[in-house]
Amino acid sequence: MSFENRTYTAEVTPGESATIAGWVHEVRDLGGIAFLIVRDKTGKLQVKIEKDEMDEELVESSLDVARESVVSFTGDVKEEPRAPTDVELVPEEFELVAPADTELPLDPSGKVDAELPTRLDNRTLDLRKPEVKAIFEIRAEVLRAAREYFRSEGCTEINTPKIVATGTEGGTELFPISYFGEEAFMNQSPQLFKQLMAGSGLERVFEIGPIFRAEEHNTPRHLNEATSIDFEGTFCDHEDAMDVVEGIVVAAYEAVSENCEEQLEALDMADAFEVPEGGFPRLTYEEALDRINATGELDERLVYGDDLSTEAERALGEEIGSHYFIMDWPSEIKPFYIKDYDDDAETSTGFDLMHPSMELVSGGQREHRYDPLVEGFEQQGLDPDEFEYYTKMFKYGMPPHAGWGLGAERLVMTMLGLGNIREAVLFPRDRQRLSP
RNA sequence: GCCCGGGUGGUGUAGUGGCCCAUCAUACGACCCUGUCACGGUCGUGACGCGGGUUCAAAUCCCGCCUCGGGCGCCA
Repeated sequence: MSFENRTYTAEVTPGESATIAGWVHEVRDLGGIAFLIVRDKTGKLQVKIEKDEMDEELVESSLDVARESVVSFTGDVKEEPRAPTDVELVPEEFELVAPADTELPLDPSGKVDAELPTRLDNRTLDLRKPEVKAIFEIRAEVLRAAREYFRSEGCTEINTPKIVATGTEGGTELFPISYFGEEAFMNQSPQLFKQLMAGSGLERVFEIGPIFRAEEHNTPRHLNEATSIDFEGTFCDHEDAMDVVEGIVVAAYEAVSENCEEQLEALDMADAFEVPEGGFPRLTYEEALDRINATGELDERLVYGDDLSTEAERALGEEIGSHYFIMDWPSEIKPFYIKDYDDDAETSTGFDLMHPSMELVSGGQREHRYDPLVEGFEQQGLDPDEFEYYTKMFKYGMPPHAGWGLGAERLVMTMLGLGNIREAVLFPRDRQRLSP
């Protein structure tokens, strides 16, 4: 068995001999003639089996394969207007490379739908459907575009620990683990580490990596293990950080629009796909409240100091209809490590980037002054000593800096209009699912 | 964490007390078919999550368990 000369189905040349290898998508046996559709990464190719004119053993063995078996055919590629792709392969050799059971746990040909849990239990088969494969090819393109944009912004990619001794800000639930008998946790955010690295000589850093949240939520937009796209930059204020995230989001959409035509086609959204224009509206928290109240969608008017409920976010998203920022939040509803305005201690530099349907990003300018930072820990009821590894670096020249974290799955989900965030992760971790 | 709704052949479904030894599609098996492209045709195999209860009678009603999905809170 050798696949050195294997040709992808999309790359066969009429008039030449070729060896193709892939999965049996379907067998259509019409009696004297049969068609076998072979699928690979690039597409599908029809193999013609003429029973009277071909080697009996080849006919028999090739028509005996079950769907989704892996096969290889060698033969002449012929131009044929009656074939689905205008070419077909007339085989001389056949090999059953890896057989498949006849009963499949889901149908990759898409004739019968499967529910999400069934699909997630059988992801390998699920990704044989072009529209599912397309999601992950697009996800890869989004991450590639993000990396490229960060580099064009002079950022260095870093990797920080996911096993940590303490949480980031205390609030969210962490997954406890045992670290050689010592209590440890899965990190909920690279927040503290990326700040430490911005304050090193690297200055502008980014990280794309997993974050872990032990919240027992059960919604189509939450995961217990997610991928966070994080940025932190020195001598930046929150508005500079907003510029960067806006650039990333637009760059990701542009890259998908330019390089994933086939995938968008598979998702049936080639025509509907729109690259958002930059210059996302930047609403202050108070403007946001006013606009939400003006919609009349909520039973109760929001007042200053209220956090935005899911319902409120949706009403505002519908009203605005595009990505938008909410900034100038009341300090009390933003984390303590986000800096307040120097001339207004009641207002935080924290911001959120919203897609009309949900929150995508949260960020802000960080508190870089040692004393207010340590006070912040104390006010949160956290022991500053536990975070000494972090706070002490603020004693050795920590420049002003700002940054944000962007949920990669939410970016992909909102970009493609997926109904469930689990669609944007190969092997999602949620309240009910730990395997596969 | 609080609340709501589901679990029927491999897959997706119909069925809300007797019409159900359970519908349809697809898959699977057998046979027929020389241009299919969701190929077609004939026949066939295959299922009520688990345990208890109510009833003359339970897929259907009740209780418990298991399991899945969703809404809110919180967040990326």
